[in-house]
Amino acid sequence: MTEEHKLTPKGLATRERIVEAAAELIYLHGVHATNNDLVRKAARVSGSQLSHYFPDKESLIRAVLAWRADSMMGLRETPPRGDLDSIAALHTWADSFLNQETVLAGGCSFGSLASEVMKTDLDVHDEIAIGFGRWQQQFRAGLAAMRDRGDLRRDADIEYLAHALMAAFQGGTLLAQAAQDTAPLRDALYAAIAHVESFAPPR
Amino acid sequence: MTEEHKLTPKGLATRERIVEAAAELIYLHGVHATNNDLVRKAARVSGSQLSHYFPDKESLIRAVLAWRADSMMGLRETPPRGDLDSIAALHTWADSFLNQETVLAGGCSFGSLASEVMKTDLDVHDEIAIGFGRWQQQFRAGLAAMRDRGDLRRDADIEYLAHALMAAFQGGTLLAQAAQDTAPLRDALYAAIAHVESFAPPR
DNA sequence: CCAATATTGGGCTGTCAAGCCCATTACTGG
DNA sequence: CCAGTAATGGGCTTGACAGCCCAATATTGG
Repeated sequence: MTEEHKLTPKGLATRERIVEAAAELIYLHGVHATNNDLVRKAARVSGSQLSHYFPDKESLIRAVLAWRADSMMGLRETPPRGDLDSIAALHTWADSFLNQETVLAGGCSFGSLASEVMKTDLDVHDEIAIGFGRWQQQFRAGLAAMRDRGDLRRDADIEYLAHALMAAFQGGTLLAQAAQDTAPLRDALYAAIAHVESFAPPR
Repeated sequence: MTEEHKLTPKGLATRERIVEAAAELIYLHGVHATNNDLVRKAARVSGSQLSHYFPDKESLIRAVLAWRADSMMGLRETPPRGDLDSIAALHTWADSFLNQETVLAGGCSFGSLASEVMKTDLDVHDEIAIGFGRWQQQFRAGLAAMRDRGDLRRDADIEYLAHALMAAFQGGTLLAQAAQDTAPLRDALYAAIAHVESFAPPR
């Protein structure tokens, strides 16, 4: 995240345009099929601008990962996504993915990219760990709030449940993408949420 | 799967050697980083042999997908993996992944490859759908056996539970790979299995 | 206003990988 | 034994893409 150039607002806008265009292209067609030229045309910039803001492809991918991590947190939405601190909120969160065909096209905007670049020799591990870590934190915060409020038993393992929810989403989107059908994602998410619910205190 | 050449046993062995070497390289470094030369050296074949058995890279990837699908089913193991028709069997299946560092290196041998090639323009969708379909069938068969035996309630939704198990594994391996820690995979699998168990009839 | 610095343009080149070619050797079936 | 076919060897061409270069223009800060 250390910038070697001072960026004016105009430069920032150009940089943002590049990242957004690259993120969209990579999401739809993967890193490998997204070449310099496609990014240039989509972002309406010239060759040297890519070199200027991103000396190599790896730095661009890192920027896209960071950008996608923010999207996943809802930081880019207006208004910002609310907390996931109730079963109803989790269901709302889940359902928000089931009625958009975007998931079928490219899976999870962060996870599918992470999966693709993780096993290459690109130095992107930090960005991936940070992205998943911040995402997990959102679930942990919501689950902890539920536990503190009494919606979950005191001995409910927050991290365990957060892992289950995250994995259900990541795996569900992959299966949905493969089957071109949201049913696997729906089933996985509902199962994970039901499992969270099973830790509700007896009434 | 239609062969345009008649293959002698020797040819079949060479072909198998190529597929296995390519599968290993792709698993570790991804499709993009696995070039012709690396496959040639690993399989100890010459350039024309690749062209002979696999006219282009896409056909090789298709073969690797089919090969990985067989591995996932345990068809390549001796003895073949048993049925997943009890909670104990599911736990044994889950634990078999948690003590091997292979998962941390490359995720699911089939799913990570599927995720990588799915959004490219390669014509591999059939192989992916077939691979996941056969895998799902194994879970469905095991769950149906449990239901028929009375280990699960009669109204337990077999497909729903199969989706939950598969997604937990796929998502769990991805998170484990990212974190370089099997904990997310363990949590996801245990949660999914516990959810299956919650459909046991009251006793 | 003016220097320093940021931003932009577009061409160019080295690298690398996929797939092709022609020839040679091994094997099979009758 | 001997055609016909399969298997092998290695070089080569073509194309694509990442990164680089030399400029020119715009903007900022003092």
